[in-house]
Amino acid sequence: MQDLLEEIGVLGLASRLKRLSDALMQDGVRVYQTAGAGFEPRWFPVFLFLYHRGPTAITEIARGVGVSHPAVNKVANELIAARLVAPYRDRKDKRKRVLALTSAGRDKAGALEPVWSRIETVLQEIVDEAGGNFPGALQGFERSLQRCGLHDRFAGQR
Amino acid sequence: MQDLLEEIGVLGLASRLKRLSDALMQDGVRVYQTAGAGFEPRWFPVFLFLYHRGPTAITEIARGVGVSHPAVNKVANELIAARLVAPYRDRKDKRKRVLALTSAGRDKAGALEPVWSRIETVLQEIVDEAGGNFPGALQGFERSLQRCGLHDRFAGQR
DNA sequence: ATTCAGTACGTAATTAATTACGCATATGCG
DNA sequence: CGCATATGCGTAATTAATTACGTACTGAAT
Repeated sequence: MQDLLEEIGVLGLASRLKRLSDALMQDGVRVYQTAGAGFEPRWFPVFLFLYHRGPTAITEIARGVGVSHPAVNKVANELIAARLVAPYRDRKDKRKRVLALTSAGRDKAGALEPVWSRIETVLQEIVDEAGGNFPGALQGFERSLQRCGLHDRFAGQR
Repeated sequence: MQDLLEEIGVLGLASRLKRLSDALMQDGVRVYQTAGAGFEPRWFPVFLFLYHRGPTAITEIARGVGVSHPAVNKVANELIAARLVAPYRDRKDKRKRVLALTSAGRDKAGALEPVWSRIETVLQEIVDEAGGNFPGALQGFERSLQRCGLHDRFAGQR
């Protein structure tokens, strides 16, 4: 039997994206487990942000990775419990809780590099096998949505 | 500042898909609200399945739409509470709880057609604006993943 | 110095999805 | 026929994310 959500065209896009992303995240958990990495896929955006951009406060990370600040706060506390990240108060603005990788965090990042590299290889393999330049198409879709979201377009606002 | 997840290439794909799908689902809630449709985006796959394929039991719907059966059960109970769907026991196999649209459910489907049509138009607009045939690329990606999932590929199994 | 608007963070409540488990019913094999 | 195994469904527990709200602090204008 053919997949209904594919059958109906673009109308099924959102549901298909949800299904796909849920499946990928679940597989991600298992990947890190079999790699013995001691790492969760949902930590990835925050962790990588700190790794690449250096110490940053909660809200700014939230803006940077595109989720709500409570979500970042939650991940942050898990990363802190895992000793990969340490928080400190900003000198200038004491409301800000700045997060930074610990040395253990940097070590973890180093240890994860080969895992990430393998994931990258595998994903690239899937992308190649699929044809149609999925990453490029995705980027276009994201940008288009960013310019004007689904709801605003639906409601007829430009 | 450039988006970090885009910057790093395919490695960020899963996180970007999650971010995108979450955003779309949230917008979907608002779209149905402003349309006054009395409908939830997460009902869509199950509801559409019943609409297109006719009466079906819980587990078979779950397989058909690609989620767990408790998830279908939950949605089913909401649809039943909304009087859009009615359950009955299969004559032959009394374990099965078969779901079917009520006449109110079919009316709702009819009332939703123009909303879905507008959503389709808007999504097509986004797809066109984006270029790169996103739906086609997505389909290829889904098929490729279906052939062999991320974890199996990572673990080196064919 | 004080007040007010805005920002940052933390927590609570809500919503959704999964896995795990248990019970009822089917099915197949000796 | 009867028992073992498999299947279908429902519920419980867990996990994650959001929105909403409260508190603390900053900085500017009086």
